[in-house]
Amino acid sequence: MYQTCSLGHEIRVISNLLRRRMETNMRRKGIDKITVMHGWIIGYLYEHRQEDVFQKDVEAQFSIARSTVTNILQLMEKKGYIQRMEVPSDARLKKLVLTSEGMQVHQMTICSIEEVEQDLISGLSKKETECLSALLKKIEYNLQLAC
Amino acid sequence: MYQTCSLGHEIRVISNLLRRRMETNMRRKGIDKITVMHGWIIGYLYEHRQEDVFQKDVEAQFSIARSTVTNILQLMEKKGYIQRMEVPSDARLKKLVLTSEGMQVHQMTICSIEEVEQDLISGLSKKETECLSALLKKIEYNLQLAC
DNA sequence: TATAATTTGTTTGATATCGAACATATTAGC
DNA sequence: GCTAATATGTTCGATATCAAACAAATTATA
Repeated sequence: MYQTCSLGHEIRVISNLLRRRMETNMRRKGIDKITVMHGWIIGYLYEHRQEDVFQKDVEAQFSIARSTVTNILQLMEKKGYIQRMEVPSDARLKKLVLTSEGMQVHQMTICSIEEVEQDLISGLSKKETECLSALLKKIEYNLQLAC
Repeated sequence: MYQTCSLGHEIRVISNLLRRRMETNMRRKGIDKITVMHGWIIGYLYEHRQEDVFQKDVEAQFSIARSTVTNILQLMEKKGYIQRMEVPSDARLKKLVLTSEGMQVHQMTICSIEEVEQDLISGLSKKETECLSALLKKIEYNLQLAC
C-alpha cells in the first residue's frame, strides 16, 4: 500500500485540505472577494511595505512559477488590492504597492489565516511543532536543489 | 516576519515544488501524456485492482472535492487510461477500471514518482522520516475534523 | 562597442482545484 | 408505501498552477 506511506501524497492531501479550510474560514467571516493566496501576498507586501518589492520577489517567496505570479497579480490589481508601478531605474521591473483597499483587508485576512494555522497544530507540543517545521525546511531545501 | 514561520505557507510551497519536480522528472523519462495526479490515481487503482473502486473512493483517498474527481477522471477516460463502468447494484456508482494502456504506464510512472520521493527525504535519518510522517498524519487529522 | 547571455515579465493552452447549484438514486423514518 | 434525508456524480464559472514560447531590458564578455 505505497500510497499510505508516500510523503508526497500526504503533503498534497494536507495542502488541499488546508487551502479548503482556510477559504471556508474566510468566507465564514465575510471575506469572500479574495482568496487565501491573495491574503498571503497582501500579508507579505504589508510586512515589507518599507522596502521595494517586485514580482520576482513574490516568485521567490512563494516558490511559484513566473507565469503564475503574473496571473495572480493581474487579478489582484484588477480587483483593486495592489498597484503595479513602473520604476525609472529598471524598465523590466514592476514595483508592487498595496492600495488602501489592500491595507484594509489585510488585518481580517491575516487573523483568519492564523486561526486555521492554530487549528492545524492543535494537540502538538511546542517541541513537536518545532520539529515539524525543521523537517519541512529540510525537505524544502532538498526540493530546491538543482535536479 | 510571520510568513517564514507559517506552517501553512511552508506546506503550500513544498506541495508546489514537489509537483513541479515530479512532472519534470516524468517528462525527462518521456512520460509526457499524463500528469502526476494521473500517475497517483493509476497507482491507486492498480494496488486495488482486485476490489471495486468507485469515484467516491478516489475522493476520500486523495481528499479532493467531488467535482475535482469528476474532472480528472473524465480526462483520464478520454485519454484511454481508465474506463468508468456502470454497476447493476447501484445506479449512482461508477466503477473505475484500468485499461491495458493504464496498466502499461503504471510501472514507469510509479518509478518516476518514487525517485523524487527518495530525493525528498535524502539526508533525513530513518527516525526523522518516521517522525515527519507521524507529525503530518497528526495535522492531517486536525484538518479533517469538522470545523 | 557589439554581441551574447541573463533577467524580468507576458501570453497561451493545458490541468487541478474549488463551491454552488443541480440531477438521480438510494435509504431512513414515519 | 411515502416523504424526507442522504449519497453519488455532473456542470459551470472561477482561481491557481505549470511549461513553452515570446518580448524587452540589462549585464557580461569578447
